Amino acid sequence: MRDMEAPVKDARPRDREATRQRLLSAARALFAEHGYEQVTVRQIAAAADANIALVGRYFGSKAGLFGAVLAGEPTVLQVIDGDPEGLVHRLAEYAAARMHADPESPILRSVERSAGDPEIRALVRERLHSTVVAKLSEQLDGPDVAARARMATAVFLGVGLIRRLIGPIEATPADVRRLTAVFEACLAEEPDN
Amino acid sequence: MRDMEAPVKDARPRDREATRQRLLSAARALFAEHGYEQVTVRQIAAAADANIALVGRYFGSKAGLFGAVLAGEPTVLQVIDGDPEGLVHRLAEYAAARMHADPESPILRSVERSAGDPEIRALVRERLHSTVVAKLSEQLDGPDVAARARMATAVFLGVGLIRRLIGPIEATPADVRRLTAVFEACLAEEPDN
DNA sequence: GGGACGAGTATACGCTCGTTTACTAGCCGC
DNA sequence: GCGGCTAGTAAACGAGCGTATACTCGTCCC
Repeated sequence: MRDMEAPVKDARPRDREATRQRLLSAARALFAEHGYEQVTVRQIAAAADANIALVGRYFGSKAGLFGAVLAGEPTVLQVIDGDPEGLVHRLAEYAAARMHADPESPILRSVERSAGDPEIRALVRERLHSTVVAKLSEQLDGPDVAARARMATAVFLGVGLIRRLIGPIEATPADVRRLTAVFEACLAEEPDN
Repeated sequence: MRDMEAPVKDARPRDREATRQRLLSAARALFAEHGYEQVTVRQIAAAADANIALVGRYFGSKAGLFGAVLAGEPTVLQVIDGDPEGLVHRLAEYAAARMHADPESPILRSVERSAGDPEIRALVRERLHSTVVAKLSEQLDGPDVAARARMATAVFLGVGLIRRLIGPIEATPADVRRLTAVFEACLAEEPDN
């Protein structure tokens, strides 16, 4: 009973694609939670149990990795698609969920935190527009479609931001009703007041 | 006509308080525009035309300087005080102004950008609560006062964030009307839907 | 007028960052 | 079985950061 095949640290098969995916998903989680600038490539590599240099090799740079994360996201929020009838309610439910903890939407999360580098900002802006604002606009009729979609998006961002700042908030049924009214006001063709 | 009293670089009188104020106002402008982490003490010192070491001497540290900036702000947003009747409209006007460019409110601006350091986050959170959420709550009646104030604050944050991301937006009269409706929905005692 | 206090300065320290380079070692075709 | 391609590694680089130290020099009191 010697140490034949007793590798305490089990060797992982050398698999380029698998390693790439580990880095990608580690980066997705960390960027989503903390934002671009707050996450270091060393953290990402450690979380992915990979070597630092592989970030450079597989994605060119930290910014490249971030771009790959954004590009790999599902292109549409599930909540936006579907019948326009229940849209505002779905939006409200989703925003309420965001008050407590972020559902899986790294794009929105990234926006709240990633700001400094202009290159990164451009990436995020493009992505936010194409996946949220544009998709939301498609569901709307009437004038000022872009402005209305943008305002609803702003509410999403604000809710996420305040949660991140003051901590998780338990969304009550009254909160959901209020959010529904808020999104209705955001998306209304002509505000009534 | 020799170089008697011809100092090309005019000497500034040595004035501790004046220098402190220059640093403070330079820091206020830079933090507000770019957020805490994106601004270096070297930038602040350069903008204030002062030496780097003076930041440490007068404020202890970069975080101390940031705290001084927050503390030096007028404690209440003008828009919140006043008759509760026109509150939502004043909020809407203010938010609309934020869509185009930030009015003087470093607190809100800081929130959008300053996230990483827990110490800084605590500072911002405390300040945001005492100057915005709490003050707004005072103007409200009925249940869920804090939740309603928080939601209105979230809209502020979101509007500022999206402006910072996609650039200045010209707020139309329709935007103002929409924002008024949004704030009404945020602050309503019981949402009607 | 001379000395001391303090505003302002120059510079360096220690650290962390993203990135790069030179190397090691596993696998596959021959 | 072995040479070469390549996934993976270790270490270092240069830059930038916040901060600390040792200094210069203007100003004011005696």
